[in-house]
Amino acid sequence: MDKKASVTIHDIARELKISASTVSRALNNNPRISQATKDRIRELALKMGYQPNIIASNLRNRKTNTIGIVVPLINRHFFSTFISGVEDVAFRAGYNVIISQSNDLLEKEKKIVHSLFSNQVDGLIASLSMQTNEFDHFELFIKKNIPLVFFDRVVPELKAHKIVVDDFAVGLKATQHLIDQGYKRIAHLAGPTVLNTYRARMEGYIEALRKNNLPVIEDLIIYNRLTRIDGQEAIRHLLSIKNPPDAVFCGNDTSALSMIVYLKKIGIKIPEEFGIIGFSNEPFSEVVTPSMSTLKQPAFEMGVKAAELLIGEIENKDGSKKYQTITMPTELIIRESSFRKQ
Amino acid sequence: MDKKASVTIHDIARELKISASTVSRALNNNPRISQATKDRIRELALKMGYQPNIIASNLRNRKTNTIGIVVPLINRHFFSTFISGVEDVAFRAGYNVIISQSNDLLEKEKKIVHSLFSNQVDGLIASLSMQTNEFDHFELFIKKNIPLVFFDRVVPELKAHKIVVDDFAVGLKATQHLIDQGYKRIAHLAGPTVLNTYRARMEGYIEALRKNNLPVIEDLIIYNRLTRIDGQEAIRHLLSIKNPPDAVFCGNDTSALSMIVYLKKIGIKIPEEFGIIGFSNEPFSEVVTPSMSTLKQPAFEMGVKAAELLIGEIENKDGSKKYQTITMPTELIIRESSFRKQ
DNA sequence: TCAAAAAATGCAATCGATTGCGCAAAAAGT
DNA sequence: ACTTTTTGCGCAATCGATTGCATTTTTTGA
Repeated sequence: MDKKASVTIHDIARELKISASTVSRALNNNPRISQATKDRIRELALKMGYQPNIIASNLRNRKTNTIGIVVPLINRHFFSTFISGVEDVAFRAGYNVIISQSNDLLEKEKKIVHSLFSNQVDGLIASLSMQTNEFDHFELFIKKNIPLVFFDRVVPELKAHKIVVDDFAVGLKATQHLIDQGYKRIAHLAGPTVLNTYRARMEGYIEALRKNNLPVIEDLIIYNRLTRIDGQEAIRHLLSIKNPPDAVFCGNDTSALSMIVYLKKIGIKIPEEFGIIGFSNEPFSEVVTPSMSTLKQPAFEMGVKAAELLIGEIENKDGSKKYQTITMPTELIIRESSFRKQ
Repeated sequence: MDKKASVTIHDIARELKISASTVSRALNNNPRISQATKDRIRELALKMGYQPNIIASNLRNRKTNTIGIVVPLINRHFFSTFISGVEDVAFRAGYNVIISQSNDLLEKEKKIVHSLFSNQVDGLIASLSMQTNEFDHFELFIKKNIPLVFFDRVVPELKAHKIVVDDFAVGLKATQHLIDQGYKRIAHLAGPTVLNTYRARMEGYIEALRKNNLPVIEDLIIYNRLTRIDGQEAIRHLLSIKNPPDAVFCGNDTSALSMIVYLKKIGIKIPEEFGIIGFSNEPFSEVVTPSMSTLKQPAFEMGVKAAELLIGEIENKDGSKKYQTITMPTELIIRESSFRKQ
């Protein structure tokens, strides 16, 4: 199909009866080439429709200007917004972004990470799959000193930058808000506490109770995977116990949503009789009736920060190895589902 | 930092006192190498932690096993789901996916497309920016015979595959549904009809009216950009005219949502007094109260199809040039906002 | 036993851009 | 006028994997 379709620096060199080195230097604006020669070369390059072969350049330079992203699932609002933030920064800095999703499967994550390594990405941004309990695939990057940034679900023990939110503070803030709204028995729907993020949220919840001299009641803390079904079962159960709660702080928006749906169905008034607050400000949280209070994670900004950190690391030649953990601010968004006081 | 960090086929060759060619052939399972030698080489490769340098391979093979995607905005549900579908297929087929977003800006789109070209992607999948009215940047690919697939917003005049939905049929189906539900004066909120997709939806709407011997009333067709504000202004206006409609078919879910919110606020009962149907099945459409009827575009499947088509084209050496336009089915999702009959 | 055929492996060029080193020409200095 | 310095450019190696065309080794056949 396309044999000699593309013109190379050699073609230009031949045409101008000069060497390819000179062409290369001219196009890279090397000061060792005179302006006159540069002009001639550039003009011809344009005329011949020269497009540099970046692959060749990458090979020689051992740099691809590409960063890899690994997320559990691309089409989840938090992740796609994060990716959008990364792309924004990467584009400005002249980097390409290769994305792949682990589908929350360890095996796929491993393959992806290896593939990105072989493709010589200059850096990697990753959020772990839910199954991930070994990290050898990431060691690959660390050993070769390739910058690595984790976000959201991070590995504490790995030498890499981390972008997180202060889940403890978030849990505290959410619970305090419910207390301020006059709720007396506040339950918590927690995710799997093997993940530090969920554990921290729970600890924040407990701390808030303590601070306000409220008792921490074991029965009011439920652990599950925060799916829609999980949320429904949890609220059902909570309403069935002897002293049921009058509010719940949910570990995510999805489970909070199903609680709202269920409470509406059985005729419990939100927020008057029961308060709900979710986590992460999914798009639907705003439009459900009643609208859902929640905590907004700055997904886009986290992507921006991750990309800045990674690219900074890539381009920072003096290997100053300080692995930062950047904690991003979260915003408490108070909507109808928990707001009953002025 | 990392000098001789990576082992190459030459390192393996030296160790085994054979040539690099043999190592290369062995690792590629070339039948010209004896099984015994292959085994020795593979074992050592594993032991030495050999990782092929794909960049070098790409250069030599003139193939990158990478496909590029250009979308207006990554964090829009339709697009991120589409991308997810592409990634799924691409991964299985051994391709990487480079994504970038045009932010609906022609200039950025041009830069991106050029960049992807220089990076020698093996194929490109694109949905146009809203500003795109010239196509030279895509000609680059066509001239070099690099496979190209458009989806959603497509360029009719370009030689490429296209993945679309039958917007005409969709408009017909949505409107017919409203008619079947007994609505008498049905309005339509249309997007910019320079985009063929919005025009076709409108034509389907008109066709449905005709088929049912209903008059087509100019005043009941509103044109705007379908934002939230636009939706609100449209419904306000529609209710103010002499013979107001009793239902609206909206060009997207966002505008339909704002109509629902507005109608609720002013106390008009949905679906009893007024019917609404949106378009594209955004996640929020299910949870808004009343839940919104809409049409589901198979975003993930479109991504799958696009990737299959593209990769098929990439790997199909006999240049059989038939540019397909694949029309994907849409599903009418009937929810509360338009359902008043059994 | 020896030539012919088959199998296994190596040599060297190639993909296209980059760069250390060196050489020649021009400019500056004495 | 002649040496020294500066400027401009080319040679050839390099990045790592691949492959057409030998060349060597082994196997087969008569």
